[in-house]
Amino acid sequence: MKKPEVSSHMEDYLEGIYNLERSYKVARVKDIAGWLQVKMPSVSGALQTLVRKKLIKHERHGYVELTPRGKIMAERIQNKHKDLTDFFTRILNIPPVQAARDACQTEHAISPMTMNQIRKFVRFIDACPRGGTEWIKYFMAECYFSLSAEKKLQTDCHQCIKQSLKNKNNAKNSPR
Amino acid sequence: MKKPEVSSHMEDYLEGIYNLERSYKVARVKDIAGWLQVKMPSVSGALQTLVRKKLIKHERHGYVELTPRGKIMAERIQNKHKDLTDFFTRILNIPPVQAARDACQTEHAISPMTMNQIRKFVRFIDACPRGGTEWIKYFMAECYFSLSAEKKLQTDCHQCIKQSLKNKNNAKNSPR
DNA sequence: TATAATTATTAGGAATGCCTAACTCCATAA
DNA sequence: TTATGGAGTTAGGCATTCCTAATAATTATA
Repeated sequence: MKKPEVSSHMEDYLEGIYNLERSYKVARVKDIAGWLQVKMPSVSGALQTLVRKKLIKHERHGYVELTPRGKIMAERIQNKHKDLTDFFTRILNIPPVQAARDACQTEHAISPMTMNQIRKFVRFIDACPRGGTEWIKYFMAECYFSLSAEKKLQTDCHQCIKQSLKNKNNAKNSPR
Repeated sequence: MKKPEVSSHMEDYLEGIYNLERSYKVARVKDIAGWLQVKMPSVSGALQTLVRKKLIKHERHGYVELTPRGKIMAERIQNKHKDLTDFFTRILNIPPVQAARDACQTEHAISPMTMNQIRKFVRFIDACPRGGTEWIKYFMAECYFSLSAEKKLQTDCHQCIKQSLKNKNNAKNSPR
């Protein structure tokens, strides 16, 4: 069990810096503090750690810049964040604000393997004619009825499956 | 954003104590240390915190016992663990050991709302004739082919959908 | 029962990561 | 050009959570 190269807190800093660089071209201590909801001295401290790990460049009173290694790491985290948010909102139907909060926490907890399976699974649902947005709508409807433990579905499955067959035929030769 | 009543570390201790109580009737410091892979003094310290929070009963050199409140909390965490493991292994096809590791981390990171949607989603997949184990098998097959970005499915969708229609008919009046 | 082995606790310390208060640096405005 | 206000840093502290070493209590064994 090898311990991770950076802590989840440092991952948050990297991710924040990455987002600020994208939004404002440069990342400043004050903005990082605002982004992560911490005070400036906490940022100063964290930046020292990240400089030591060669993940950012930062000279006194200057801007903060991700090194190539830092950027790769930040992108990886950011991608997790994005894909988890996508899964939570589109598939699980979680409200965006909550989905973002959950993604923010979960992105540090989930292994690359499981993250990749989630990505594949979302793509599979999108691509499979038995899945798709229309199928997810049934899920949402079932949620509304608060899926009982006995797993009795409220929806008319027969109708639903025939529909998905029809969709498949219509979709022939028309890539999404 | 209210801060949680107990930290993720304390949740781990509660969960460990809960599991040991179930396996061996009682939880001892040494076994808790073994379970959580920490040294005994760390356990002693943690127990003091949990006693202070009235989540366990523990007198010097005695056994550790969950209070009713502690037990409720431990059960909630344990349920998250179980349901996440179920999702990871059965739906995402993650090997059990890795699934357990991921569940262990994720259970502290995920909100009750999202956790519940995952539970409902798994039940929906199990119950929906367009989902089910057979559908998941297709997902596994697609994983084997390493689902491409263009979302082209390898499987014969037409055949697959017809099969799910047939399954639905067979399943009529025969609850699982 | 007395000694040995095991189990548990305390003491003390290190690493993280946050904070407030006080200081320094720097850009702008008078 | 100098005074001022905002941005950034440093110093010092607190909480969490882990550790090792030393001590104490309990249980098992001879």
